[in-house]
Formats: sequence, C-alpha cells, structure tokens
Amino acid sequence: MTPLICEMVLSSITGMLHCTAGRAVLGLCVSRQLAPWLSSLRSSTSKVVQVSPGKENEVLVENLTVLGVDIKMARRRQPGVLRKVITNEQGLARFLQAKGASREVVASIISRYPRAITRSHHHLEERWRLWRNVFKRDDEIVKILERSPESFFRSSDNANLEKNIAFLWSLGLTSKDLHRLLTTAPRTFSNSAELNRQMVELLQDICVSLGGTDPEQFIKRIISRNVYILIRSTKRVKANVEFLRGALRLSDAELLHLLQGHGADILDLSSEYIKRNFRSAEQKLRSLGCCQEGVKKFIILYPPALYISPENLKNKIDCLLEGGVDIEQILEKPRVLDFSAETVRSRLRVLEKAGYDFKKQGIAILDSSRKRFEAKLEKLSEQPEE
DNA sequence: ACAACCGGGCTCTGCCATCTCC
DNA sequence: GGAGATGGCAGAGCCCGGTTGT
Repeated sequence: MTPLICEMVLSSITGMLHCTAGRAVLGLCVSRQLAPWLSSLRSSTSKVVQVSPGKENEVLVENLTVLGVDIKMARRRQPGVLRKVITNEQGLARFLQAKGASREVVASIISRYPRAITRSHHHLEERWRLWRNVFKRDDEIVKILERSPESFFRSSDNANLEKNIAFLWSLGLTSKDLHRLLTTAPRTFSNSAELNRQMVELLQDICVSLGGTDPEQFIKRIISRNVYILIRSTKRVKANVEFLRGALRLSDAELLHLLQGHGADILDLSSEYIKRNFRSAEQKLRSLGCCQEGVKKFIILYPPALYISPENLKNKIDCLLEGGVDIEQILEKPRVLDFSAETVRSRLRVLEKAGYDFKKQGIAILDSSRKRFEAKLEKLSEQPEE
C-alpha cells in the first residue's frame, strides 16, 4: 500500500472517530484492536487524534507499562504523547528489536523520548536508511539511539535529514568525518539544514574577514577538530571569536592561525565560561609573577587551558609547583596540563623517589603517555645518578 | 636513539524556550 | 490552547602514539 492510500484510509477512520459521540471510548477500542494495524498504515504526517482533553490513553499507558517504559519519566518529559489515541509503540518496539535493540533499550528510549512512539513504520524505515548512509552496521545506530534517543526521533522531517547529509558531503568532509560527526554529535543531523548552513557561512565569513584564502579548508578543519561546532549557536561562536580577539589582542593572522589549531577546540564553550576561565587563569598566572604578555603567550600556545575549570587549573598548577616544577617550565610546556591532577601527582611522587631533578632534566617526562613514561623511568633506574 | 612536536581518539545529553501549525 | 518542531543552553578533559628533528 502506498503512503497516500494509507493516509486516505487513516483519515477516513479518523473522520469516523471525530463523528462519533463516544469518541474516547471508541478511541480506546481502536487502540486495543486496531492499533497494530493502524500503526502500520500511519504515516508521519497523519492527523493527531486525542482522547478527551487532559486524559491519558489508558490502553496506551498499559501497553507502555508492558514494554517496561518508565511511565513517570515519560509523563514528565512529554505528557501530551500519553494522551494520544493512535501511536506506534508496538511497531517501534518491533522495529528497534529487529535492529538489535534489547527490550531494556527500547524501554529506555521510549521513557526518555516518548514522542518516538508517534513515528510511523514508514518514517522509521526511511530514517534508518538515511542513517545507514553514514553507518555500516545497525548496531552502531542502536548504540547512538540508546545514548541519545532525542537525536534520532526529535524531527519528523526525513527530507531535511537527507538535505543535511548532502550538505555536509558537499563541504568536502570525508566519510570518516561524517561518521564521527554523527556518532559524537548526532544532534547535528536533526538540526535544520538551514541552521547548519548558517554556521558554515559564519565560519566562512570569519575566515575571509581574517584574510584567509581557503575558507573551504578552514571549515573542514574547524568541523573535524571540533565536531560539536554545528550544534552550537552562531551567536556563541561569534561571541567567542570576538572574545579571543579582544582578550588576547590578536592580529587577524594570529587569530586565523589560532582558530585553525587548538582554538577550534574551545570555540564552542559557553561564552561566559570562556571569559570566567580566562580571568581565572590570568589571575593565577599573574599571582605567580607572570606578566600580561606571558599570559597571552600561554593561552595562544595552549588554548585548551580555557577548557579547564578554574579550580582544576589552579589545582594542577599548584601540584606541579609543589612537586618542584617552575612556573616558567609550565608556561613553556603547557601540555603537561593535559594530564589529570591525579596522574601528575602520582608521577611527581614516583620521580621524587627516583631523585629526578626538574631543574636539570626538564619536565618533558611528565608530558608523555603512560607507556613512554614508564619506559623513561626504567631507563632512569638503569642509569643511577652520578 | 631519543626528545620534541603535534594530531587526533574517546566524547555530549537532557532540558527549557519559542516558534508554528492545527 | 496544545502538541510538535526546532533552537539553544549548561556542564566542563585526558590520554596515546606517529612523525619529525637532532
């Protein structure tokens, strides 16, 4: 049966329901006896039929309870869904289970995003097919749905999803980039294609206004470095670029360079957060005798410092200082701050026991993978101090 | 052979506000 | 006026190892 015919059949039934005085009662009967059939007929654009206002569809609630859905959670999140007469909970459950989702996963998906049960079989099939353009296996998609049901179900507009995928391809992103984008920031794909286009245009404009000559490359670089960028608002990204330019007093060329490097990572921070962290880092460094120019150099060399919460940053710096590291050494090799305070602390303890002297031997040893750190440590023990 | 540099892999939803449409 | 669709927000790092340079 074509979707059009489905629609016609459905609307005639819907019409029947509207004409009936005991609509709610009939609605429940329909739900019990015809729901599976209706579910398979329903398309995503079909009319919404409600039980009498304010009342939940008891049969639906019962069905959901049987599926293991957390009704309280569903009610809190999308109360309107529980009042609907025509829904597709059974169809959705079968669909997802056929794709490899367990009963628990299905229940959790519906509990967290109840509107999922309003999507028709046809819609689900189509959406899944589109996601499979990016993913090789069903279980990859199931994992994402389990993590973020909203990303998959929030929009009923499959044409928009198709446009989005085409648009992102057109930017020259590789299939690997696209895969990572959809895995990590699945919301990107339920954005309107227009919204994504606006962000891309903003990035393009930023690049050109800073004297960049290859905006296409710039965009690819930003998106692949920061896969969250497209789920941020242009307002936020604009504000952060302006903030970085002002706070660091950067020239166009310097800013362009920063944004294409680690600067891209912090572009999506909340604008207030980035300011707060900057002020706090500045204050901490100044208190340690660092000049304004030094602060600037530090942030340019290591923008991820603005990602670290004020308390955590202070903690890491203090812990290095207490361990015998110089603030100048931290400023020169800020990537030592990549590691957790706990890792740094334990390395400092080990090195102290080994009689390591940071003044003489530098701090590079702290900024290495566990494997390399241990290898270096072993070397040290083989060559006792003279 | 070793250090230094650097890119990149993981990872990020769940809620509220505001529209649009019926 | 209510539900659906969509935009936007808060929240807040750590680690590995390939490549390049000496």
